[in-house]
Amino acid sequence: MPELPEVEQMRRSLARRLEHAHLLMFISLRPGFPDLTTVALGLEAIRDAAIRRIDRRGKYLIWRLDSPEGSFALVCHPRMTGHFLWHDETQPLPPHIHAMVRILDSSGEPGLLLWQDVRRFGTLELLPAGRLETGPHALLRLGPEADSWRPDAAALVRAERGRRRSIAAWLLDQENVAGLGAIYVTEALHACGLDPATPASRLSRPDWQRLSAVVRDLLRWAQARGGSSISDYVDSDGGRGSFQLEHRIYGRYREACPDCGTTLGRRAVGGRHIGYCPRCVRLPRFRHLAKQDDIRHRGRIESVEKPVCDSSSERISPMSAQNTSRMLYVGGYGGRRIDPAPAGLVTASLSAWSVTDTGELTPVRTFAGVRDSSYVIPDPAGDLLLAVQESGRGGRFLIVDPRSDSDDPLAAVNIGAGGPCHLTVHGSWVFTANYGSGSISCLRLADDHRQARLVAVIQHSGSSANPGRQEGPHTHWVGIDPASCYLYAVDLGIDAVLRYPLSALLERLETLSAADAAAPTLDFAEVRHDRIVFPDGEGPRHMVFSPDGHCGFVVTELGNRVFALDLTEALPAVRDLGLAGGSEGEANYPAAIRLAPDGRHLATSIRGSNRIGIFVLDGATATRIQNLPCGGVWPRDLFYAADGRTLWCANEQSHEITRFTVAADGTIAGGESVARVSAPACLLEVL
DNA sequence: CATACCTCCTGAGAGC
DNA sequence: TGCTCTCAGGAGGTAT
Ligand SMILES: [Zn+2]
Repeated sequence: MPELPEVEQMRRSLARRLEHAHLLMFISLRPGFPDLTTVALGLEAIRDAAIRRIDRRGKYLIWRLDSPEGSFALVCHPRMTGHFLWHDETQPLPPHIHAMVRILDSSGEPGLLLWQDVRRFGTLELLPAGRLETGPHALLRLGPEADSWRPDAAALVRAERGRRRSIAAWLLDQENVAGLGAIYVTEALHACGLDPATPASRLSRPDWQRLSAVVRDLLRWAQARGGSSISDYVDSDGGRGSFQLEHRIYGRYREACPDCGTTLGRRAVGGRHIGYCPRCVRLPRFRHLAKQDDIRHRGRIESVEKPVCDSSSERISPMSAQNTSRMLYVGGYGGRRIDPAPAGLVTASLSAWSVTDTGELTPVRTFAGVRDSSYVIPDPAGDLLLAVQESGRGGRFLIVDPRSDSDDPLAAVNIGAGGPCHLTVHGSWVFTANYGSGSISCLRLADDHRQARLVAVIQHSGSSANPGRQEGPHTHWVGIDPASCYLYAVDLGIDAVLRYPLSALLERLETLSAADAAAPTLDFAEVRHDRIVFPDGEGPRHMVFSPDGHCGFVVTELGNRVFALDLTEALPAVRDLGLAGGSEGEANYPAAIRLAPDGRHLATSIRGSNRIGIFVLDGATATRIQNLPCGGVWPRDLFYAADGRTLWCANEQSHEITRFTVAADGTIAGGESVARVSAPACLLEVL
C-alpha cells in the first residue's frame, strides 16, 4: 500500500506499543522464504533485544534494536501489501501471515504482532547497525524525505539537461525524492498542471520550486489525515486514514476531472499508470504542441517561466498597506486545495488585497506562516486580526499583526478541540466554534492582545436526522448579540442554536481563568443555556442579528432555508422564511448569511447552484428578492464593504473572488471575477 | 550510462 | 454461475 504518509501512519501506530518493548521471538511461518529464515536465525542469536525506537526512512520502517550483542536494525519494506497487525490469540490466524513477533511491552504485557503480506513483495531484513550507515543497502541511496523536500532548483535544471525521462518517473525514483508513489505523484502533478509524461528536463526553476512545495504540502496534509486507506487497509491498531477521500485524480481513470470535467487519461510509467487530466495540464508533453490560441482559450498561463506565487513567497508586490484605506483579507485553504495554477493565482491561506476606489483588488501580501485559516475577524480593540486555523488534529487560534514584517502569527494557541471554523471576540474573551469537535473554545486575550490562553472548552453533544452530517455535534458559528446578552452558538449537528447568558458565562470563565489551571472541558449541560430547536435535518450553519438585536436570521446548510428567530422571547421559536436561494429540488448547501450595512437587506451564498440570494428585511421577517449566479463555483463566504456599495463573494472551488455592486434598493448586480486566490473560505474588509 | 520493460505474487472487479 | 482479463500503495533485474 504504502507511500510515505501510510508508512508514517504505520510507524506511529506501531511505535505506540513497540517502543521500549522487548522482542522475545521472531517466528517465520514460511520455511520457503529464505529472507524470513535469515531474520529468524539472526534474531535467535540475539538474546534480549530491546526495541529502542521505530523509525521511518522513505517507505522503509526501521526497528532499532539494542542488545548485549550490539545494535541492530530490523528493516521492513511493505512494498504493495505488507503490514503489521496486532493479534488476539483467541482468534483464528488471518490469512497470508508469513511471520510473527512476540514482544513484551513496557508495561510488561505480552503481545503478538503479525506480518501479513498478500502479494509477498514486502521485505524484512536484519542488519547490524553499522551496515545501515555504510553498506550497499538501497536505504542509503534514498533521496531527501518528500515531506521536507526543498531541492536546489537550479541544480536540478542543470542535472536534468539532456536527459529524457518523464517527471513522473523522476518522482517515483526513490533516489531523487524518498517516499512518493503512484498516489501522491498523480495528485502532485495534477496540482501543478504537469503531464506525467513531461520530460523532467522541461521543468524550469520555478516549476521545480512549485512542484516541491506542492509535494511537501500534499504529504503533510495527507499525514495529518492518517494517509490514504484503499480497500481494507488498516494500520496495526485497525485505524484507517482518510486522505483517499480527497484524491482528485488517483483511482479515477475515465471519470470526469473534478476541476474541468474532461475525461481523465493515464500515462504508463515504470510498468504502471499515472492518471492525469489532458485539459488541466499547462505544460504539454512537447513544446511544439502548445498552440497559443489553445492556451489563450483555456485561460492558462502563457509561459511556464512566469513566476507563480506559492505559500512560501513573502511579498506579492512591494505596495505597502498604509497607502490604501480599504483592505480585503482573504482566508482559506490556499496551501492545500490546489489547482492547475493559472497566472496570478495566490495560494496563501491568508492574503491581503488593497481595494481601489473603483473596486479593483491588488494583492499586497500573503502570510506564509498562517495555514488553513477558515475564519478571520478584526480585533475591535486594535489593528490585529484574529483567526482560527483548521489544522488536522488540534485546531488553533491565531493572532496576526497585518503590519508586521513577519509572515508568522504573533500567537498560535491550541484550542483543545478540532476543526474550528468560526470565532467571535468580546472584550478580552475569544470564542471559537469547533465544527470538528462540536464544541466552543473559550480563550482569554492578554492585556496587549498579542497572546492568548485557553481557559475552557464547552462540549456539545447529541445528534440529529442526517446520518452523514449529523452523527454528532458540529458547532459552526458563534456570535454575541448587539446588546451583549448572550453568546449564541449555531450547531449544525444537533439542529439547534444554543444561547448562553453572557454575564454568567463570563463570570464563570473569569473564575476558571484566575485559577490558572489546565483548561477544563465543560459539558454543555452544565453551562446554563437556552436551546432553540430547528426542524430535524435542517443543519443550521450561520446567523446574523437584526440591527436592533431583536431578531436573528439563520441559514440552514442541509435544508437550504432561512429561519427567523424572535430573540426577545424567553424561548424563541423558529420561523421558516423559505428557500435561502437556488431552486427547490436542487442539491444546495448554503454557507454564508450577511446583513447589509443599510440594515435592511440580507445576502445568502448558495453552494451547489452557485447563487446569491438577496432578502429585504421587514421587522421580524424577510423576503427574497433576488437569486443570482455568484459568478464562480461554491460560494463559501460573502462580505459587504462598509459603504454598502460592494458585495464580495469568495468562491472556494473556482478559486476566485467575485464582485457585485449594490444598488440603493439593496439589489446586486455584476459577479465579475476580480482576484484569483486558491480555495478562499472567508472574507473581511477593513478600513 | 540511462531508460523501458518485465517480474515477483494474490485478489477484486468487470465483462462475457 | 464461472471463466478470462486487467489492474492494484513497489522496486529490482535485465534487455536495449
Ligand atoms: Zn481537468
